[in-house]
Amino acid sequence: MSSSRRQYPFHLIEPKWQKVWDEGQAFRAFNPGDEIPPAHPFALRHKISGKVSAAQLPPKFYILDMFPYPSGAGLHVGHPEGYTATDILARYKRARGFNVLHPMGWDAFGLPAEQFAVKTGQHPRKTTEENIATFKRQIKSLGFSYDWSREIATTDPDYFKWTQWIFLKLYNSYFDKDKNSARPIAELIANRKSQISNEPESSLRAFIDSQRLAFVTEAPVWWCEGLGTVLANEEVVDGKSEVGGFPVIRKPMRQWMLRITKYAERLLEDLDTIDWTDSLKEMQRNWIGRSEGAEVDFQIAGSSEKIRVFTTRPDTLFGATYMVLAPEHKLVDEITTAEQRDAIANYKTDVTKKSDLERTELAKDKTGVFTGAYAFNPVNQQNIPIWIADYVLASYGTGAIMAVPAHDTRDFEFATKFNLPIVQVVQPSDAKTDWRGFVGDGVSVNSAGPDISLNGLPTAEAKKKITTWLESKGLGKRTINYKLRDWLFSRQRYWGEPFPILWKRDASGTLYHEALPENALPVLPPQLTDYKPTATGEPPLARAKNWVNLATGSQRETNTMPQWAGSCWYYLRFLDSKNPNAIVSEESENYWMSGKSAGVDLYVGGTEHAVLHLLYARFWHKVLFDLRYVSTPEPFFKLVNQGMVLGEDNQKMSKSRGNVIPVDAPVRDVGTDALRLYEMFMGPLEMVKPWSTRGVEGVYRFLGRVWRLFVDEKSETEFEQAETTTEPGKHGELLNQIRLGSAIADVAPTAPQLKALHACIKKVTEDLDGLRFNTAISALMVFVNEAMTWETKPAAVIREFLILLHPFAPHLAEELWEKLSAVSGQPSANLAYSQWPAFDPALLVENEIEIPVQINGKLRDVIKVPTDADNAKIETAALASDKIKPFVDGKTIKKVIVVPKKLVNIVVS
RNA sequence: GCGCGCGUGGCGGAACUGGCAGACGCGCCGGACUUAGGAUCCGGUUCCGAAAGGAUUAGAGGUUCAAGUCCUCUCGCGCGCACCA
Repeated sequence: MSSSRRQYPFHLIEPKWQKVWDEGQAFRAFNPGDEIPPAHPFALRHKISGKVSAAQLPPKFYILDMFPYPSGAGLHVGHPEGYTATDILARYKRARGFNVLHPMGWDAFGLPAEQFAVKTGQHPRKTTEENIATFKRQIKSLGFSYDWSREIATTDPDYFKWTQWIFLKLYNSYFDKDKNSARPIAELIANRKSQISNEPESSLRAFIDSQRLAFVTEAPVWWCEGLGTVLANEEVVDGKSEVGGFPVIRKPMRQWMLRITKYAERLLEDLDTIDWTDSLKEMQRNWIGRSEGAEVDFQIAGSSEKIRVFTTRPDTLFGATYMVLAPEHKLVDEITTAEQRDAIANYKTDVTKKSDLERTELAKDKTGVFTGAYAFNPVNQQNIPIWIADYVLASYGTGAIMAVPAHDTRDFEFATKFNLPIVQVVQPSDAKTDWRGFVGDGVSVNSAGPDISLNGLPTAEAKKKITTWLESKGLGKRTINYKLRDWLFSRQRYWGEPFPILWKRDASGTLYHEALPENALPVLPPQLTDYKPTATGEPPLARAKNWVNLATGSQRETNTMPQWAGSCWYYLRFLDSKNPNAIVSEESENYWMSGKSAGVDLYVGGTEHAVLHLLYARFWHKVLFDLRYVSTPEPFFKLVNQGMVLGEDNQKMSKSRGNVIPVDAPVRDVGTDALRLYEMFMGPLEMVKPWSTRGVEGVYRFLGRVWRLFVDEKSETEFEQAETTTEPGKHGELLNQIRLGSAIADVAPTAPQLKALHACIKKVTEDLDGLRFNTAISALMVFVNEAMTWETKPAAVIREFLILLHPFAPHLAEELWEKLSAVSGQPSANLAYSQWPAFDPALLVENEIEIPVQINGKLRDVIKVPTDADNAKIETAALASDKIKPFVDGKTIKKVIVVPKKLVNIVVS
């Protein structure tokens, strides 16, 4: 293709306009208090300049892409899909008069750069900087209207200073249950001191640390040998690391955690206040995993201990025929009888040897061992055996269950295998349904004890009654459980943010942690020559002895933060990215985050971040909201997931399949405007869709037709001669030699011409508001197809068309706009800040409309009637039609349905 | 297994609240201009049929004057969760 003749001189046009935008900082977004240069197109459009207040600025629109991790491979054609959508919208919103914030930056901490450093000894910063340069060059070649003055990288000390700052806020805050909000830890300390006088320092510290939103715990964590680090729950998929696919094992280690579980309810509830897709909200809901039920205590026979279980079906308590503890449950050893001791010990060893993968893969085949102990069912004092089994998880609920084999699939399987009794306590409403293994709602049966009976009650009522009874007897209580776990926040890596934490020993020699003051930020990582994790699991930072050991005798924390830390809050830094004194100024935060749609107005990115990034970011945002650093409870008002772009073979693009299409190829062959247009023309933004080189050529031809709509065919030869010219200075000169076509004239448009234009305005405007880019482009094509047939092209009409085109194909539109302005007498104001045209419904009104006529729902004719014809006239005209008559003659007309101005259906028998 | 979403020409996809199914583009067929064209322009293109006409939105049933759109079941595909009591 590159050898064939160009449709139009995009190779001259695109560099020319990118240079103009860059040099004029055309897309700089202005904050309240910024100095707006009088010559800036934004100043001209809004007739403001100099230092302006928030009130003087037009309404804001914050449109954000999920910023990329700059990998060494560069961009393929899948990357710019979301970026193109947001750019089109950013340009559209500018034309609609908004002050648009459209920034870009780099999520630059991450494993690949570190792994490269381990292999070669090259500092990850160098790799990262090179990759950023590649990504930036490619993204810039696509002509997106980003405000590059706000560019950030999470690896920049001026940036991660504030990531560390947020960590300090988490460390120095606790969750106040009564206020349902984070509060400064200082309040808690003062409160505690007033309640308990002369509490020993270590005891006070232990209490406070148990309340901090960032805390240290020695807990079983996912250790990944292959990566030499621990991972968060969210980063472990099917017992393997999400990155690299290495096996993962449970291992107790000292780790930093964030108390996200305190926010479970708010993270769930506030989903109702934001405009995200249902599927995305559902994913978050599932991840948070709220379930209502009850905790019930079972007395252990011959012991003072009780076993507490969580159940969502307290109504089935009478059907509990045995109990199961997780193998890790703390009471297991205590209750196991002498005869069972060996069997239990062997089973526990087997379980710890199993990886999580094996534990889930073998899910179908239940295993377990009897402890020899019994407990009393609190409703009827029946003696039931206590087992251990790995189908009960230590990490959920209380780590113990009451087993109701008749009405729980897993308990049923287990009871069947080990011959445990199965007692029906729920009767399905449909008599044909077998009660064995029936898990739905029904009516309680066989559920009468000495003090309580549930018999005859529907499931919901039975639940209420038994829970109230348990509470009144002190045997249990209503409880809500969440699947969400606290967030494991430390990693044993080099290339991440160091913690602003010191470790010290008190007089008794006990180790404790202490935060560095804010003025010690940023804490920079030390210089290293060896980036490998140490064999003991100690992080690579531990190698830097001089960095770790301070003169005061204290030692630095050597873990680093996970990659999510930097991406958790970057949307806030974009508001005020160069502010050295605050994470964001109050004034800027208020201006950009407030309004009808609070927070980011539109956030576009891949579905791979449906739970991790989006849940973590919402959590941090809520903490910052509680502490009054931000003014909205949610960060992202509207969120759209773009669908993946597949290779031409309909497979996911990957190096190994060899189906990756780098962006550079289409940019070279057909230009950026054609690439942008095709990215959007492929289909709906949210949909997964395959790339097609043929399809790119189709939209490229369309842009060629747009060019020829404005420029005489003859002129083509001139840009052909310019093929070899690469000198940027010459581009404008060569383009200036190309003249507008002679058919373009400053004449009054005809009615059909205005109609074509206004139909296009209407469709493109509505489709952009609804993010339906593909159909908006087809409307532009329809207009051009028609305009090509006009002998005279009124300048006023095609001028407005260029405004409609410019968000999609900005370079071509700017070039034609400039040429047109020279002859049409219209001022040559920057197209990027032109006024979006309004469509006039009056111009779309027809004298005659076409009405389809159906007989018994089948189309038989299409008649023309005057637009103002009433239903009676339309009916008469329909029945008078020559094509209709044969169908009605000799038949009885039972009914005639006339849909006003739409359709006639004649029902005959 | 559970939850969510989706099935429309040879292909990507249109069809807002039920109201002319197949917009727009690709591909294909024919024509014009041309030394030539894989450039451009014009015409055609859901299927069967010479035509009249008939069939058609994964399949089966239902509601309705009217169903791609609403309801029920079945099949297929995609995504998410996955022993969460």
